Amino acid sequence: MTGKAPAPGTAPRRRGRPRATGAPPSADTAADVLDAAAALFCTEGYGSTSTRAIAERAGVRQASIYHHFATKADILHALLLTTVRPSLAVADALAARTEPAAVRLWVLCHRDVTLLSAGPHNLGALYLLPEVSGEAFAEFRGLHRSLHARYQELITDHGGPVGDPPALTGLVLGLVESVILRRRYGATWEPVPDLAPCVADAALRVLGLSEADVASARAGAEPLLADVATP
Amino acid sequence: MTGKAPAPGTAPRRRGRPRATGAPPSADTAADVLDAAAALFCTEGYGSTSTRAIAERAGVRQASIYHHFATKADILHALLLTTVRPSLAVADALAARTEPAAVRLWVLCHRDVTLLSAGPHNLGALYLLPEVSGEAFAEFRGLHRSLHARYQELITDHGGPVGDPPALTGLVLGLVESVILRRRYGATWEPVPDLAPCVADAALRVLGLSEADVASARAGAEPLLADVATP
DNA sequence: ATTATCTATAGATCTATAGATAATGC
DNA sequence: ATTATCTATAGATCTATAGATAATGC
Repeated sequence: MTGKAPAPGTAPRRRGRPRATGAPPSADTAADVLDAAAALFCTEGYGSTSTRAIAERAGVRQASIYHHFATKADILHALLLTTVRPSLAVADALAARTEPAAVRLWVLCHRDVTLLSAGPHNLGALYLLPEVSGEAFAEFRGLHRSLHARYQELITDHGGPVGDPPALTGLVLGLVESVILRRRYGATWEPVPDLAPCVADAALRVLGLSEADVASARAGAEPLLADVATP
Repeated sequence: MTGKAPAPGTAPRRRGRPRATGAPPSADTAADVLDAAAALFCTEGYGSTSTRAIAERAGVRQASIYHHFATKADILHALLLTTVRPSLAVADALAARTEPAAVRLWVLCHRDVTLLSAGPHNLGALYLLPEVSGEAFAEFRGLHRSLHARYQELITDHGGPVGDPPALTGLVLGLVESVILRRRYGATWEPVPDLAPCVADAALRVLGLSEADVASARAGAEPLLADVATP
């Protein structure tokens, strides 16, 4: 996904037959394909993106994709896994901590918003594709359910007075995932400088925390934030 | 979209050539096509749904679709318009009222959640399709921007102490739109009996209202709710 | 020998159009 | 005559495979 960078100037002689597309040879064609597919799946949709379009953007011929991926669905699945795994790693790290649940939830929201905002493509949008309901993506959906469960555990542990955890979990995830549509329609929606803390604050407000409690959780989260940085 | 219902038993002799599919003749084939397309676009995606699949579900031959719609994109556009127009009608009705902004925002959220939860198909999911960014759907996007602006006006008018309106508007819409994914993955997410008031409450909490203010806005919204019922 | 690409293509679509047909309306 | 459907198909795809080819590795 980081792609390219074959040390400019030097010819990075690689193993197989050279590319015919005029594109410079690449250190990692699979990464080029993933990068191209990410851009197209996010903006055009899965069913509306052809393997030919992916190949063209990646700088290879259409058939060359199949040396690296068995099917088109495998490409999307690989992308989906790269998005959910870092989130789940953060959630796991937080589950082992002893800070109050409100503090840990604040950190989880903050990091997920940061992950969704980062990178050259709006990868979170992949989760919104209807095709993800299909058979080929069951493993991803399982991991995403785990992430959902981690949110719900923190919300349950907090034990606030407002609403029941299943309902609140959906709302908190809605806040976090709002970042995806904000980014997609970035031209109309105004950019927010400190989006991640803003969303994390909002999540605690949805749980019914007072402004004082929100401020205190936020203060408590500051040191934790560095500890659960994604590797 | 309501579809079918040709008075069971009676043969509802209609104008043109009879259907060859064995399906019963319909009073409104365009509605049958929209209904079939809605189900498929929401669950399979736009690019992954063929006009043949739509026709099969609607009970007509593939080519017959084109007597009612010029292109496949026209079908999706018609569906998108039927989803955003009722929301915009509610927002317009609320803009003319004199109740406090918090009360009107509560009502707007409540009604939008109700609209998203109603009907046999998860039509809100159509808004999440990446293909909606395309040229063919510019009119819909304009209407949706208007709706977004209505939310932002109410949030600005409320003038709470927490955060700036553009950021908060995205978060409130995220809460409302969370209903779409809740409904899509309904098996995993537990159902919430009073989802609409729950989401409306949460929207006001995100704006920083105290529990007392939320309760008061909710009480003030009760009578308004009936007045802005969708026609 | 191994690897990664290529060319070429099979076979199955897919959207949209052309023109025939089977009903009702007048 | 008008309408709504049908059959048939053009022409453009699209995914995936088969097998050739051009590089490096040993």
